[in-house]
Amino acid sequence: MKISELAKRADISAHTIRYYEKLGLLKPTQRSESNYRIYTNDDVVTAKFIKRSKECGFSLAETSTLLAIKNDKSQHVCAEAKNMTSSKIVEISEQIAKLKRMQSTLQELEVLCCGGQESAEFCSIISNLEKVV
Amino acid sequence: MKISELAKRADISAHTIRYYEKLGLLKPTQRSESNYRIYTNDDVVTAKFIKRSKECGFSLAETSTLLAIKNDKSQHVCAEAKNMTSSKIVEISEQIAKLKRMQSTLQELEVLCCGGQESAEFCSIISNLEKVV
DNA sequence: CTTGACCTTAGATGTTACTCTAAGGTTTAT
DNA sequence: ATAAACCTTAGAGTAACATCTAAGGTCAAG
Repeated sequence: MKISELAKRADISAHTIRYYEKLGLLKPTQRSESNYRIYTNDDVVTAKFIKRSKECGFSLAETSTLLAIKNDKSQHVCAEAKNMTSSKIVEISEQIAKLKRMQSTLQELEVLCCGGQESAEFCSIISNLEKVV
Repeated sequence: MKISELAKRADISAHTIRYYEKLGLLKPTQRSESNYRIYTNDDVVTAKFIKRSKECGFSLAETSTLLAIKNDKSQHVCAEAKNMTSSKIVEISEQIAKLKRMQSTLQELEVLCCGGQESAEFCSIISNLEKVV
């Protein structure tokens, strides 16, 4: 199949597929006489693998590492995949914690402010951000 | 005070302060004879305002809008600040929801995998990412 | 009076993940 | 046969937020 067919099947744009190729994540099995990229069903699996990896929060660099495991399983061990997964869980937990801190600060600010058409002269959101800590 | 003093007091690098100036967020009140940036205590307040705004999750562009309110309060109303705050809370809630989805997917993958020195041939993390959906 | 710390500028670089453009060649359907 | 749809490439642009570099000027202390 050509690139647009792969794009449709994996739900990734053709542009992005070429970009992934440039990064070495997804090389077409062969080229047609007219130099078009020709993909196989295996490439569809790989493309979806990349997509799911991204949906789990892995960067493209990390996805590249996971692909290396996938593409040569006998040369890798479970610990590699599990360690990456565990680290990512920790990383995501930290991000969630940070966002929750932001959220609660914002909620404190939100309830203080009347939100009306009054001049911002005494707006508690602004004055709280101004406050010298 | 000069830039390094402001940097220390606001806990922002001198580089970043110059960058903020380029974006129009924080202009020094005046320049010394030798063209050094001279800051006042008000500039320290503004620098800290920017820092706190960022800690609440506002981008520099949004921070710029908040600064415009702060710097000319009589021309603005509470609703502006409150709307920005409410939108940001929604935005952050969505980010948290997304991260939680990632987290639970990762946790499902993590418990399935033995994590040992076994070959990745049957690694359930890899095979789950490979699975055609 | 000189050394080291501090200051200046424009502009390049880095990160992540695309997204788009220009200029052109190929294929397919009517 | 010709128009529409598809393909190719290198490289530029975007977003967000810095961070660094080079090449040089200024200032305070010993």
